[in-house]
Amino acid sequence: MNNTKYDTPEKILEKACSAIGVPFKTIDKHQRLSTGKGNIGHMIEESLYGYDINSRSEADFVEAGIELKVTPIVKSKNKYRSKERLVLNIINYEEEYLHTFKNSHFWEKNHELLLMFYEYIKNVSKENWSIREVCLFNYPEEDLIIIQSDWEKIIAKIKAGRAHEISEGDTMYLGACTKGSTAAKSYRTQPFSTIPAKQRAFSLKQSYMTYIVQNFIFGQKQDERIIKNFESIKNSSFEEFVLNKIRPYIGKSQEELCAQLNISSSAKNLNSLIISKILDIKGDVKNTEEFKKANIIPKTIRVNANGTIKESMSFPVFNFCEIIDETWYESTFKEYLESARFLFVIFRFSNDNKLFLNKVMFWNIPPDDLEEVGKVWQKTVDTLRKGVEFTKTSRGICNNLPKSSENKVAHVRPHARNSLDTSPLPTGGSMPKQCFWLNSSYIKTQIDIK
DNA sequence: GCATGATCATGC
DNA sequence: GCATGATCATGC
Repeated sequence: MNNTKYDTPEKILEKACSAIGVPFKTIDKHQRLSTGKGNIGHMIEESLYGYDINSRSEADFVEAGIELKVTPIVKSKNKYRSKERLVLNIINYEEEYLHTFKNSHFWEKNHELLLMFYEYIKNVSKENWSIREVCLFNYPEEDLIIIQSDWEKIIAKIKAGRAHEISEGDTMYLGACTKGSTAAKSYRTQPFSTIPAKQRAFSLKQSYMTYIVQNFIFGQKQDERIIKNFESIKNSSFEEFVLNKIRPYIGKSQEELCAQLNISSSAKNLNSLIISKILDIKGDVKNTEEFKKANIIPKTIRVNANGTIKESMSFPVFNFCEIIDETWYESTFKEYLESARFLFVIFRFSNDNKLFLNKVMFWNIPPDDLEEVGKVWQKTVDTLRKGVEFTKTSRGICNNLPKSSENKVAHVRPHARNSLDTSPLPTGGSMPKQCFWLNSSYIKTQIDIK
């Protein structure tokens, strides 16, 4: 039994710090990890803090008002990132909308978090992992404004009877992630519609958690911010702020924009330079604090004068040998597409071949279309396992990976420096690096250009 | 004029 | 030097 009372943040934090660097097998009094009975969070609550994990549903440290969260970080490219989103409380659709943000269950439970970060190390057993960093986390004010606006977006969908349409892509930092299996039991009722909605939980997005890890914990330098004065988004949202800033420039030609914004460049990234200038950013929009925290990926789209899209949209290359060990449901690409939000910056050619800024919009992939991408993904993996077939043609070496003519949403195509920029195939040999692309015809259906 | 293999250019 | 966003080129 544990007789210490964890009724102040200091006591809780002190105890948490005592676990830093101690292998879990030393902490785990009831062999939960070695026997697979319970996760690391349970083990910490039980063995470090002495709670009976079966009899508790209140905030973890009720008296101190703190929620304990044990969450993994992982090293990649010499930096730490959060391995996953931080899942918070399950959303009670029937109840949550009755409250204001500050009276909500979300806020009641999660206004102050004790974060214990452990390092996930591949090919090392759990019992040998340990807590790396501990932090008592309060949301910075500029984040809290955005989180409140996220919470309100989720509530607005519940009030509109559209809880079944909630998606993680709706929001910036605070997401509503699915929780539980896909079985019928993980569906719940909603107050303003008879359609059952998937059970979801509030969560802090992985990109947001990664930012916390890199900046608060490992002290990485501050990135440029788009919102310089957070009062300016108090009554709207981040997205509105961005769209409102760009709106006055819509309809202008690339030349006019360059003149007006003092840009003299003929660079291939001219369009993204234009957006940076409009948003008053010195560097790249994608490297701003808000874009990183919300995992917003800017994409430039060029529309032909006749309304077709000039090019399909490329994504990072995939690794032939690693992708065949994934399942679609847990795949890198599904994770990428599902968690990313896109800022589409759309330019359109006039009849005399000049580019005009036409439209700007935030976009994330609808669930049905994501499932279509899943089919393309599966066929890609199947083909890679079986062995890719090549045919020499007059315009290069053709392969039998999924083509844009085979699926309305996505296809696979090379994405390399040139045809010699190859990667090994699981069945032997190699081929030019490839990635998934969203079909140009599909993009057209999503951007609603007249 | 689309489909698809190939490649360019920037930034880290 | 590579990853990645963006774009070119040509045969069907």
